[in-house]
Amino acid sequence: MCSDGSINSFDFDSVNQASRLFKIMSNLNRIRIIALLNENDMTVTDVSKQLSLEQSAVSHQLRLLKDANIVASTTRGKERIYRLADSHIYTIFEQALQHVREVKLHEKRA
Amino acid sequence: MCSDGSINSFDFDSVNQASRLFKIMSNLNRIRIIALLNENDMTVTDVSKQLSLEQSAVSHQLRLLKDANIVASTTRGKERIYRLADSHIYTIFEQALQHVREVKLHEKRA
DNA sequence: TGAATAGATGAACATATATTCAACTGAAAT
DNA sequence: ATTTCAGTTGAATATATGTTCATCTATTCA
Repeated sequence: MCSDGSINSFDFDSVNQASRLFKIMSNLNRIRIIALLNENDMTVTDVSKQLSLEQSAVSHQLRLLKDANIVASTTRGKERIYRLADSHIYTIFEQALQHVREVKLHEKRA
Repeated sequence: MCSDGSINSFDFDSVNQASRLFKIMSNLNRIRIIALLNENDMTVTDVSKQLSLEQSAVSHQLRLLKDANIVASTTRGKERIYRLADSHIYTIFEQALQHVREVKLHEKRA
């Protein structure tokens, strides 16, 4: 499949990065945060209210998302406004959603 | 964004399913198994040799993948041959890979 | 300056996950 | 029938992850 004839043609680093990306998306609250920020930039408090999560929990998750370069923030006064830094990840989420729904349809038919 | 005016327009069940799907993909060895089975159907032993993993570890992971309807198996004699039951998941993996590589290119430029 | 507000952080805890080991099942070959 | 081979399973362990709580910093406003 690749020049050296081995079957697994992927460079380890890319696959590893991909798995980190999936890890980010594997948590429900993180997905919800991403989905929310995809609609509007907002503060930590806004997110925590919208999703009924503790402010601290949101802050912790936002840090993970920031470390993964998925969100970025701007400080304004004592607020910090978060936004999606990388909308690609949202696209991947949408594709997964689409997939899930297709599977669901399939199951209903069968 | 949706009929009831709330921002988060997703049905909970779909998002939940999506997160489960990402959870599956978030493990390096599972991705490697999926990538391998995408190339060829093969036995547990084959997989464990190809990836230098313990047979038992592979078996455990295959069970998770089977429970998630991502692989299926056929018994032949004392062997069990595994195959991808759902190639969509591989597509999602490829998209993530592509994404990761684009990001990498971006970083090199910056 | 001091109180109030927004957010970040670290420790502690609970839970989830992955791997290993040993024991098991079931089929094939002797 | 017993040995061997392929795979599964459950328990144990180690590690990762997510949430909460208390505390801390920084900014605004009185």
